Amino acid sequence: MPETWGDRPRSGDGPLYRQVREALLREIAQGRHPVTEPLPSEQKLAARFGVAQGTVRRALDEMARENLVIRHQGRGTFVHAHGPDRDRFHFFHLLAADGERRLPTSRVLSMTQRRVTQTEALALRLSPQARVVEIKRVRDLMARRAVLELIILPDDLFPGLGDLNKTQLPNTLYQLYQDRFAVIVHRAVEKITAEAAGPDDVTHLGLDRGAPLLRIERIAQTLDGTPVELRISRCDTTHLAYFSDLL
Amino acid sequence: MPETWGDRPRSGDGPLYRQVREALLREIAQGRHPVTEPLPSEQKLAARFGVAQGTVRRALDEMARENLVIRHQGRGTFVHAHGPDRDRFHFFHLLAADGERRLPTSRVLSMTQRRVTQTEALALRLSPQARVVEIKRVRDLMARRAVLELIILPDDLFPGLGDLNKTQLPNTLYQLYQDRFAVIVHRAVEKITAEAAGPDDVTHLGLDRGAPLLRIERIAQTLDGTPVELRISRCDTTHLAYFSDLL
DNA sequence: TCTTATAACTCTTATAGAAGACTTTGCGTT
DNA sequence: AACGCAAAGTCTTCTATAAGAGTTATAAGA
Repeated sequence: MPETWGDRPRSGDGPLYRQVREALLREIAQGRHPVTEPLPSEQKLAARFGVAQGTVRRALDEMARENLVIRHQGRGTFVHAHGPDRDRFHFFHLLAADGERRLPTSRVLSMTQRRVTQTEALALRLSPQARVVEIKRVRDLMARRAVLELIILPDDLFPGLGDLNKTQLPNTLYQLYQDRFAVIVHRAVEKITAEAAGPDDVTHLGLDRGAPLLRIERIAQTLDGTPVELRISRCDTTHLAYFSDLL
Repeated sequence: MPETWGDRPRSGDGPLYRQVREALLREIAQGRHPVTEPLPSEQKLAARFGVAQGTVRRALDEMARENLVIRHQGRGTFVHAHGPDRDRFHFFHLLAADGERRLPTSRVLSMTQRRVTQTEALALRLSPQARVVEIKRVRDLMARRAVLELIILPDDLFPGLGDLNKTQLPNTLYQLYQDRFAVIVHRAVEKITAEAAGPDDVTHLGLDRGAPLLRIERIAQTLDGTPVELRISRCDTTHLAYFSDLL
């Protein structure tokens, strides 16, 4: 290991392609590079960073594998956003009993604004005084009441969301987050347990009191790790299942 | 697109690096390339397949990302096997309530040999006459009875397993599969539902009758997609949770 | 509407040096 | 002679660069 090296202006350390990756990551996280238009071409980026095109290519390929960007031959490289092209099942892991993947429909029960609870503040890394929007909705799968969802969103990240009419909420929320609030959900961590049905589950899901249900606690994050949504789903698993692929 | 080309003996189509990948995949699946010694070097493989080293490299890199092989600079590329180096949590997604990842201990209750049931035969793609080994065990997490496991294994894939003493079974079964039967589990698909505790759960997990529990139905496969294990875990989630990372 | 040009990504090959891991060699000591 | 140790050498993967042919999508022009 040499003591001194003047061979390259290495601002950081590690492989070059990784430095390029981090630089691009920062830019994307800062909201530059709108989802509607492509990133600069590999050539331009290479020139900008002072590296070879292959190095930029490697960084972009790696980011494409991580679903950070999506590459279209002939068109360009784009920040991978939620939209018609996005795999909708990436963040939806509930499978109908017949094994088919079907997207659910939603009906919003209520949408309110209030202060965070202690556990919510912890999960979303908010101050105890922060305000949140709480959305409660029922989701149907195959014309059957299946999931009771409670969604908690930090008010400061989604300004004006609480003023929306509850009928205006689309089925796929992540696209709304992106299009109206420039919040791109990139990752989600889920914690799954079994619980007994309470009064709410009885009324909204038609379950018997004490019946077993699946509780999914999800924390969704942007690509820089900021938690932006806490979602607690309570699922009747008599006709569906949560699936997970370990590969 | 040229009509004729004698330039290369392309057996299949698609990118070269992918053809190389498939060829290597076949070789590994066929049990050549023992896990103890490295694959041929990139140079040798390149010569063997008649492609450039970079092409082999791309194939191997892709396989490394998929956990098919593991690469050590200076040593070589190895078939990624279960062992001390393997991430043990890759196939174990139960998290203690404190958020820490801990491996469980196991106590085997019974090990029997019998004919498959219809559902088992379907899941494991066996003939209705096939014989299986059934292992039932309790797993403790943090000195607390947590999981009741039922493991179904095709007898023909694991010859002589049924004759083993039940005290001889190690805690990490996948390593046993690999070392004694040359079966490498590469992927697993899990289907998770909530259920009410039955008599077995009451006796072995100490749950109350009808208490909610998490049911995890796992089918483990080798890298060529052959299902080799059906495992049904019933978990008391009062002190633990199943976690899933969607990224 | 059809064709053509261009810009972008894709695939393959090639080369060269850096870095890690193992083996061999050589030397000195016991 | 046997042992220990360090240096040298070799093999392998890793990083970076470069160049050319191929594919795909968009835009301009006939």
